[in-house]
Amino acid sequence: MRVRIMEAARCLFAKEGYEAVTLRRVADAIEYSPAAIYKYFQDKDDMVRALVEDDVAVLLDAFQPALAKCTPLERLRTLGLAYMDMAYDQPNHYRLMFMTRMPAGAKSEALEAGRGDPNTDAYALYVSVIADCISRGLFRDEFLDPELVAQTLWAGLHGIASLHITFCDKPGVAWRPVRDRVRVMQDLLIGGMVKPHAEGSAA
Amino acid sequence: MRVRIMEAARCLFAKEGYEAVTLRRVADAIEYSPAAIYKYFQDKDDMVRALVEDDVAVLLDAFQPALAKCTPLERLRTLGLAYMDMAYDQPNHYRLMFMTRMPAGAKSEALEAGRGDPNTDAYALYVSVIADCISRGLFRDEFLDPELVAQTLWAGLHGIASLHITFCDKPGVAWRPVRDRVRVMQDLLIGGMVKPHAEGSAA
DNA sequence: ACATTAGAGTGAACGCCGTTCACAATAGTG
DNA sequence: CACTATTGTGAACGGCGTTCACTCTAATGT
Repeated sequence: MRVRIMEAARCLFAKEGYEAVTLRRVADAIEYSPAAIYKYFQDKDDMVRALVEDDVAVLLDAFQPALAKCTPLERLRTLGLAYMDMAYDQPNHYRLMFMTRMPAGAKSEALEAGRGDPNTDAYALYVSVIADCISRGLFRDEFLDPELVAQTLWAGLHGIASLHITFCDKPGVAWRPVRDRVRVMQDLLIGGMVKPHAEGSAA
Repeated sequence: MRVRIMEAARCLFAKEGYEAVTLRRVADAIEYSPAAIYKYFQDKDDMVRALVEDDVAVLLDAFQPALAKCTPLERLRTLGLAYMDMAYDQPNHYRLMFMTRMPAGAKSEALEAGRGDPNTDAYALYVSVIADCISRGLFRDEFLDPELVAQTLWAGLHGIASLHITFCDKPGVAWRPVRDRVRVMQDLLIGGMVKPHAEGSAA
């Protein structure tokens, strides 16, 4: 039942965006009364949090192919591309996951448990891939802090994604293709952090 | 009168965030009836747009000191710092200006007129400073497109700013100081784009 | 077989919200 | 002084999240 509700919400939401997800419309979609939802979710926030948790899991799945790459730098780069693909293909989900300030309280059991575990936490996974690069001596001496590196790379990618989502149809900005921007961003950031003689540093 | 309304809205808004800005509360603050606002603004969106336009003007003012710097690369770097200061000091305004998708219709006369003019359009200003760097031959051959460069630098800074605003209190991420992240970001992006022998390229 | 009970689901209501509209009050003009 | 345009209001509409007293149903205990 919880699943039925979330399916309806997710559909409504991917199709018409966050503002369209209203308890009453979700209730309509599953042909129940609005009050019924409160039997399965404490709150609207609670329902939305459940949606986000699912999307985070989907994102983690989308990361798996990237982890199969041979070299750590390839893994790092491909993770970035997978992240951007997700942002581009599912802008509403991306907006919900990464551009919406969640109400502080009521942390969920699932997110709380998996925090910091690369198997369930996308950020921790990213950090671990970077730490792998660093431990193999691929990065220059100024970039030996995996968190700082992760946060910088994430910020670069997130900047492209969120500007695209927010302003893609803003007139007055001659947007270059997203692919070009992603390539330039990763080339500059990763290329600037790896040692000159490391594999693929010039790519 | 328009001004009185906007003052009340801006105050309410900077203090308690976007969700707190409700027509009824604004009306309360100026001790008028909610309906009165409709004499001065077509719409709530219209009011919010007016707020954003003002904030954009403020941002442009904050850019002026940076333009007084001597070298173009200094101007570019200092513009970035001014941008980040604004995001850090006025997160609610930043959120409104750069993280909120505006309703497509009803473009305002002011924004429409000043579009592309570096004196009234912050993005155009940024592009013009970059074009100046390029025209002086400071950038490498791969980075001769001012728009692509501007969009990449903007994305890098915006990524840091928006991640900070959205997730600064998210547990599970050991955030490095914003200043460090900004410095690393600008060093990598700008440093990677300028020619090796150009002034300050290693900074 | 029947009474009891736990839970799912409902309908009506509350207090918000943005917005509209007919109307009062006020100011300005011939 | 009459007429008109503007300013502001109160009440209402529909939609929102949420609550609560209530029904109904299906399983349980004896």
